[in-house]
Amino acid sequence: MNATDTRERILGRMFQDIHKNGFQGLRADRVIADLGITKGALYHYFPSKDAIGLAVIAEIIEPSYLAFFRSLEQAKGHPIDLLKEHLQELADKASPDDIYLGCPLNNLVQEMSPLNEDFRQRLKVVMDGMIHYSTRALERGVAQGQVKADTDCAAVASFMMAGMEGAYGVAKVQKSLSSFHRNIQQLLNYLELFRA
Amino acid sequence: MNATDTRERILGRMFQDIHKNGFQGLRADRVIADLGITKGALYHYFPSKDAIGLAVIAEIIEPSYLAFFRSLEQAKGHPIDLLKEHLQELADKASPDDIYLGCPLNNLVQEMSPLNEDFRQRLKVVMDGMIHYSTRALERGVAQGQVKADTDCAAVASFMMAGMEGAYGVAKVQKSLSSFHRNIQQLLNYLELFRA
DNA sequence: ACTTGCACATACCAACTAGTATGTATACTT
DNA sequence: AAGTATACATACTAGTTGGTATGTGCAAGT
Repeated sequence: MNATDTRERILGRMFQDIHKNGFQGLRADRVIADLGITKGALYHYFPSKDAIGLAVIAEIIEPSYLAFFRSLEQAKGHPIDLLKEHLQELADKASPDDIYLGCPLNNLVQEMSPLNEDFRQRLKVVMDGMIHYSTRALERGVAQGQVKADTDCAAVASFMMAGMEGAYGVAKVQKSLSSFHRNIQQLLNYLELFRA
Repeated sequence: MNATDTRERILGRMFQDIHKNGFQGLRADRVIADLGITKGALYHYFPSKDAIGLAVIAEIIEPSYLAFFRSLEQAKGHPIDLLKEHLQELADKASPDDIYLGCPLNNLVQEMSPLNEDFRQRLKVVMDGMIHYSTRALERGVAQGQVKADTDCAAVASFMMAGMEGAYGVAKVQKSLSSFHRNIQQLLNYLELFRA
């Protein structure tokens, strides 16, 4: 067991605990007991609870969310198809637990934005990134005649993220995977409107 | 100062504190200090912290959210216009603080659904109610030829709520009122699609 | 061999937090 | 007038929580 492993093991469990309990509900003691380590190890790697939350965002949440949207920059294919396929994949791969616990990004946004400006700014980078790359993909689509010329690409990209987050939220309170699927389907229909 | 006043004063401040800090972040001590009362008063009216949260949902959140949607049952006018006007009003009346703190219902849904089944069920009643009344309004619109005949009214109503919650979420992390307005506008455009 | 620094473990604490036990002034009932 | 219920106030506690101070085994460098 080398040092990097321990740090990542801590981060991984912290992410899980935050995902279920929220950042304020995160109990460092619970996590380290779970991992079979002690406070010495934890505070060796992280100076404070806030630092743990920020590290979870920067090292786990941001990469996993932005990976697809960054890939749009080099992707061939119709941007609307690419975006729709991504949303469809999200819906197809979602487990009941994914729905019950909700979108990790959205959870942290709702909880932490008004409480901690550092958190909000890091979360905003993720959200802005997703919207930015989607916007650019749609704009390239416009240039190539794949997307309707009068499309407000930024507005559509932004609303796509809102629709996705909202779909998670509604499904979460209803505890219903099929609710999530239905709402994603509506979002897909919406996106289709902008195909040239 | 009669008893009812005190109880409602407590509930009102609890709502505000929950709105900003979340239920887990709610500190009863902070609220009673703020109100200039003591624990004796608080625990005279509420047996536990959970009971406070549930009372806030039942007595403040639920009525304020369902009032409009219940009114749809007797409302004259085009259902799509009625729904759009409500969303527009939400956008028009939203203060920067409303956006920064987010939608109280959505906040509690994200935070509490996985943690407390009582909370989830009470919140689900609110969400289901809003969707239910919207669905019925759209269905009446179909019957009266105001809404396209092939409209999946339940799916549209559900996605309208998702879009609204999502708009709050995106605007919250971006701390941007204009983001909220843009996303609500997109939601309005979406609703317009179903006009007969 | 000796130092240095990393990767933890152990023990501890101060501050907080929900909740309780008990007292009391006032209003209302009989 | 006396008893009773209501609407609080005061004082306290047990458990939790983030964080710290200190110690230690070990590996790498010199």
